[in-house]
Amino acid sequence: MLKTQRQPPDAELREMARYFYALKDILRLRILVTLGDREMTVTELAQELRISQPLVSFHLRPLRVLGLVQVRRVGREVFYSVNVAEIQRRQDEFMNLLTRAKI
Amino acid sequence: MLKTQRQPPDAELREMARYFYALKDILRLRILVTLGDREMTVTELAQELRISQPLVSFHLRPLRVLGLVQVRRVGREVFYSVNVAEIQRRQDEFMNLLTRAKI
DNA sequence: CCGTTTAATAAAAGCCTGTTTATATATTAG
DNA sequence: CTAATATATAAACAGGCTTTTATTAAACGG
Repeated sequence: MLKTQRQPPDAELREMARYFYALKDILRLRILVTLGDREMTVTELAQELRISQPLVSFHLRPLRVLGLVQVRRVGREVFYSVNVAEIQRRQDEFMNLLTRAKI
Repeated sequence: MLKTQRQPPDAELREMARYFYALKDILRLRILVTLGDREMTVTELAQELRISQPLVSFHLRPLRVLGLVQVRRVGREVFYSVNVAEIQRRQDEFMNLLTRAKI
């Protein structure tokens, strides 16, 4: 019998699709790269990227929900920064899925 | 003066967004994982995943265009397999973008 | 309190995408 | 050459998403 790879459960693939979905947009990548420089508030991000504040909030949401960015509230300002560790973790998880040892 | 990160050119981010866009779908991830097991034809993939042949072809296209899967034609059958090296390369490229050394 | 600032959410509009169904293209068998 | 098989592409439909505009919520300053 041929060795066959265990198929990952649907939930795992769905979660991974959500991760890639959160990164599929060039605006989101710009946000991440900009935040890779330094922690910034929503308004600062909007100015730097020349887009409206609601649009920044709209794109920050999935990044925040998935834990790809970290949030720190100070007064009425909200500082965002990249969560490199969490991103690295998900990247590793993906590569493991593709190269998983055969059973 | 504060150290500031060089902003990657738009083309680079657009290409990276295309990469994530190609992976944002659970069906595409299922295709990749299934192909991670062994080389398969389009028809085999359709049967294994219980979806129509045109839908498989539709999802294979962006993966093929970006070089995430490899193609080998034999007669009228087309065998697809995962290009792990290319995927790894893009993953590394992304992490470099996020953690690029400050200037 | 009251006005101002910061960020998130809601509503509306226009656009794009995934899926199905149908068709075209290429290769093989007879 | 004709029929059959394998794959890719086209057309059409349905549903969802991004963006803008407007509003709400929360926190601060006077």
